[in-house]
Amino acid sequence: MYDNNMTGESLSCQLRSRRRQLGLSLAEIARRAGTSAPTLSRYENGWDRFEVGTLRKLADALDAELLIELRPRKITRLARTHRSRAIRRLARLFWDHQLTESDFSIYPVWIVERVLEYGDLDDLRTVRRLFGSGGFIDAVARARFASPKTRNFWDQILKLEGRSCTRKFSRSAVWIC
Amino acid sequence: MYDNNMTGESLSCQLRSRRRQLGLSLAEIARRAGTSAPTLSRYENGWDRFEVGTLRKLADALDAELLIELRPRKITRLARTHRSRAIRRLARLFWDHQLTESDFSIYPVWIVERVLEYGDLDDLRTVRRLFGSGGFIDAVARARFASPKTRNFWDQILKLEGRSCTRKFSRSAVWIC
DNA sequence: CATGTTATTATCATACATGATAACTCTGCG
DNA sequence: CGCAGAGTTATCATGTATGATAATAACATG
Repeated sequence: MYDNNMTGESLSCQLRSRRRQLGLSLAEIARRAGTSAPTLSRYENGWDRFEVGTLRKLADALDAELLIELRPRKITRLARTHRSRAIRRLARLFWDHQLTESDFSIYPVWIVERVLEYGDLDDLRTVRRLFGSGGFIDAVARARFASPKTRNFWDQILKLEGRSCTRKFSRSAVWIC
Repeated sequence: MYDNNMTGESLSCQLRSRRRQLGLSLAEIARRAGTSAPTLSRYENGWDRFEVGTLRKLADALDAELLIELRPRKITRLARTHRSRAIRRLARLFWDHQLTESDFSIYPVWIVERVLEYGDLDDLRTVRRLFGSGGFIDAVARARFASPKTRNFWDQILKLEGRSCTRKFSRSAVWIC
């Protein structure tokens, strides 16, 4: 907290720190949260198996916002050479999105799906160079295809690489909830 | 996810988006997480009462990092005039910390505790002007004092304001876990 | 068309998070 | 010193998250 950076700190630490920032007692926060001081003491002293609902109540009692995020851990490595030029070239295939470089690292399957469906041969070469041969093949194997023809085509290519498409053609490859 | 900003999105949405980014089936992620596809489907379709342990398992299975953070919501309003000059003046009292303006908003009790103990009369006037009269008195009422004398002094002042110190003198006002 | 894959919904048994309560310790104050 | 406030640890009953399982629907393929 002295670093103004609480990310990664245990929940117990966060709960205690925030309560002390407010200068309030266990009993007061417990009252606000609809729990008990002994329970809150347990939470502040190392407990880590919370229900999210409990954390929500506690956050409210502590005048704080509960943020829960799944942050992608495995970032795909991109080739270094001509990276920004390659990405600029491919950007036209994503006319409906503001494409950033991190999209390539974080969403390789999505990128490859789009390029497979709308890109030309040079686009394919470009994205293959960006992801590397193995990374590219891996993403293709997992991609959903927008037409049976595309899928069949790539299935043949993948067979030459000793593996096949794991996904089918799909009419709606919807990514949002 | 098209905005590359998943903060604030429901957990269901985050789980589904991440799985689709990876191009994997419910069954595969469920296998990795040690759960079942019907359970995972339930989680992706609006369930929101998770245990943190469950989220941890799912994050691992999705090659993602689970971040849980309590972010202070109530930010104390600071007076606008002479703000940065006032903060610069008070910075010498925080010799052991790199003080930022947001510290004043987020940790008013801590700031006031430090000023009460080490500051002079002008410092007190400065911090009172920054927080406003009510905000200042509120923080004082909640502060832990480092000596009985300080506490007694301020208890008298607070009584003139119609309230009293809610905390005692304490030898160790430790803020970290 | 039959078959396989993927996803969804419902039901149920079990483990456990939660809060209430009791007992205890520590600190500060009059 | 006695008392009050704050915090800690243990115990227990209750509600519910979780995963297993069954059934069903939708979609794609040969």
